[in-house]
Amino acid sequence: MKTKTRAGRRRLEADQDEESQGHQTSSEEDTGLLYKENGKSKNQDSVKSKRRKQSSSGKEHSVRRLESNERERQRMHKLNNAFQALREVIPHVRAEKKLSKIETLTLAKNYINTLTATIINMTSGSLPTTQGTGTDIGGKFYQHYQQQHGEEDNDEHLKKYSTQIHSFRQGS
DNA sequence: TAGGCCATCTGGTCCT
DNA sequence: AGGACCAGATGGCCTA
Repeated sequence: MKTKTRAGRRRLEADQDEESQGHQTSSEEDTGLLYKENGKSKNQDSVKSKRRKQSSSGKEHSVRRLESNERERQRMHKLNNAFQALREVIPHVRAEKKLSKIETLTLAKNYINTLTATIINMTSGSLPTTQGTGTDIGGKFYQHYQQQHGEEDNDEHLKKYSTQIHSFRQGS
C-alpha cells in the first residue's frame, strides 16, 4: 500500500535523523535538518515562528513528534472508518467506485433530508403520542422539521437526492 | 499534464 | 501536562 510505504520511509528518515544527530544539541539545527530532509519548502516566517516555539532537546522533540504522529494517524484511520461506515448505509448508484469524502457527506445530508421528508409525509405530522407522558413526539418532530426547513416542499429533498445520485453516476 | 483526492506530517490551540 | 483536534503544507496516485 502506498501510504504504508511512504509512512515507513518517513519514519525511517526520522529514525536516521535521530541517529545521525546524536551529537547535536541545538533544537534549531534539528528542525532545520528535518525540513531539509523532508524536502519541504514552507514560507520562512512560519518556519521561524515554529523554530522559536521549540524548547525541548532535539531527541526529546523527535520522540514526542513520532508519538503524536502515530496518534494522529490512528485518529485519521478512525475518521476514515467512520466515513466507510457511512458510505455503507447510504444508497447510491455508483457502487463500483468509492464515494469521495465530500460526496459521502453531501449525499448523507440529502439522504437524511429525504428520509425525514418521507416520514413527515407518511405520518402527516402526527406520530403517536407517548403513553403516559403526554408528549406528542410527532408534533415535536414536525415542529423541529419545520424550523429547519420552513415551508420548503418535502418532495424537494427527494428531487435533490435523486439528482445528486444521477450526477454522481454521470461522473463515473 | 493538470486537477482532484487522499494520507501523512507538523505546529498551534483547545480541552480534560 | 498531555492528548485530541484542527488546518496548512506536501507529495503520491489516478483519471480525463
